Amino acid sequence: MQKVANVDELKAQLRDAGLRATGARIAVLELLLAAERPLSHPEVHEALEERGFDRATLYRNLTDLVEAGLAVRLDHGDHVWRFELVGKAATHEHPHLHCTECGTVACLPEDAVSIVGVADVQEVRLRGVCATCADQ
Amino acid sequence: MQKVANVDELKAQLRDAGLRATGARIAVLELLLAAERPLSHPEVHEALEERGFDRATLYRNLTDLVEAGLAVRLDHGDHVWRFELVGKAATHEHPHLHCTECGTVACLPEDAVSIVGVADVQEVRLRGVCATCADQ
DNA sequence: CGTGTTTACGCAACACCGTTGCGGGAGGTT
DNA sequence: AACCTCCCGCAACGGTGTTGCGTAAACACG
Repeated sequence: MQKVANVDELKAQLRDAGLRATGARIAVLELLLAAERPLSHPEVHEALEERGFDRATLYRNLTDLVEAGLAVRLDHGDHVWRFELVGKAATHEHPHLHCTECGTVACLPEDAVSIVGVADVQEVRLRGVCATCADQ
Repeated sequence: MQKVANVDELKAQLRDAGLRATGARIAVLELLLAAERPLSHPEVHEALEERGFDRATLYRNLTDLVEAGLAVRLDHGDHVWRFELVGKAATHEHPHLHCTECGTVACLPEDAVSIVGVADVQEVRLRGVCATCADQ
């Protein structure tokens, strides 16, 4: 799925999701596709405002992508929403560990955490000491 | 430590932490002590503004308590800081669940989550659907 | 390919949270 | 009681998230 999709593929992807293939949406999709990490709305705005896209438009596009199921909305604990394409990193499928010593965010294997008694778990975030710091 | 401490005990607790025992600080301390879950700054404001305390004062009191080591500052992924007394619920000792439907933060039993492969886990935060919402 | 309808865009504005400067007032100390 | 320090209340600011409204673009259909 991921690869540098051309514009026609992006258009088709949008229409399949029930969205119109507008210039702004394609630009947002391209940007998220090329991004190596989840991007915040301000970051998307900064990257695309030179092309004339409005803050509100980009905001609505991001939420549209989330509602359409193409992207997910994350918060890494710094009070900024970040958006990431669903197929991209599948952030919600494995736990994240925020190391309180070195500050990095590490991905844990999916079976590192087991949960009972919660109907639908969408995200698991741990704060603690990562393996690298613990070895020292 | 926990129990319904009287005002003198609260004053002593504040002074031991290096803070002056002012009316606003005592009120905040009492509120957090009586709270069954971490409270946000707006929640604290709403609860105490009728007694004439200012938003900025309460904000500074909360951060003061954190800096003094009496409270901790949490973020459950909804872009709102929440404050909880350290001795109160021992936030790091049991997981918290932020419900994506009703928005509340629930405390889970300590054995609801089991983790392997992490040296020192200090906090567990889940995002998902709480039992109340799942039943409906 | 023209035409009409639906949708999204751009502009503007607002609400809210977090945060800080400032002067007067209260807490604590001698 | 006097003094100094710290805190409170007021006001304001910046940034993010969000929404209303008129117009322009996208899509469907003939």
